[in-house]
Amino acid sequence: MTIVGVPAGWPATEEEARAVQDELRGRVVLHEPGPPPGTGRVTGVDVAYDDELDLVAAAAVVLDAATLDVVAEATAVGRVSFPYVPGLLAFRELPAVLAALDRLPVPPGLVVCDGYGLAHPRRFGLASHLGVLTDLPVIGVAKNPFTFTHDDPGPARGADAPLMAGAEEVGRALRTRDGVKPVFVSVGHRVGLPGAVAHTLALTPRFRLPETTRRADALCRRALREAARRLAGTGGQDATTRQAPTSWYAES
DNA sequence: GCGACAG
DNA sequence: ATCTTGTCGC
Repeated sequence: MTIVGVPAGWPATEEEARAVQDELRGRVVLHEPGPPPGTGRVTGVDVAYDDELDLVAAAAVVLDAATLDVVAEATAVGRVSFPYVPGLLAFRELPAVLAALDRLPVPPGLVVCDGYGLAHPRRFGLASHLGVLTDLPVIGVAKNPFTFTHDDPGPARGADAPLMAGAEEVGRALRTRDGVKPVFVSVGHRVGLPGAVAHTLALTPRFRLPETTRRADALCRRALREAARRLAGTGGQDATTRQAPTSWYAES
């Protein structure tokens, strides 16, 4: 088993991490229409943790956007690279996510993150950060409103309400199932807010959360279980480590 | 200053 | 995120 290392130059302190966000923020593309929903491929990414073993497992699951059938999937297991700090989630999740994306046998198309993009204290959440590093179209779909506020959307699937940071709209609270708690959609990179909402609805024909997120969540949990089991079985003695790649999708 | 806070 | 049994419903 390979355990992915932390990329060279990855921030080690909160101070450095915030500086990275301030520097990369300007590269986000906010207003492209993005790919039409229901066409091409859509990839979900998610991460699971075992703090005891200091393990993080990421999964990337590629779906056919029209049928939502699984086309390809990949996982990566690594060491935890950053503590959980609200506003700095990307530094904890991205190394493993990038390694999983790097292992996919096909281009991912649109990427759906479990978390926020523009809706972020410095307007540079996980989904935007992933987009800037890969230049892929990315959206964020979160399960909680974080620090943001919103009016209650109507009760029907498809109803939405602006997600507000003070007087600024940073996303939408979107009802994906009748009478069920909304999800929280925000722009990541190269897909505008209307497109992000449309993609989220296309990915939720049956459940509250996007199929992409559900598939990636199940897969990263399984990858974490298997990694933990293998480490226990070998006393952790045969684990190899390597440097994570540093130029993922630099050319696409 | 204190609490809250995506995952 | 994760800790955790049964239970109600399609």
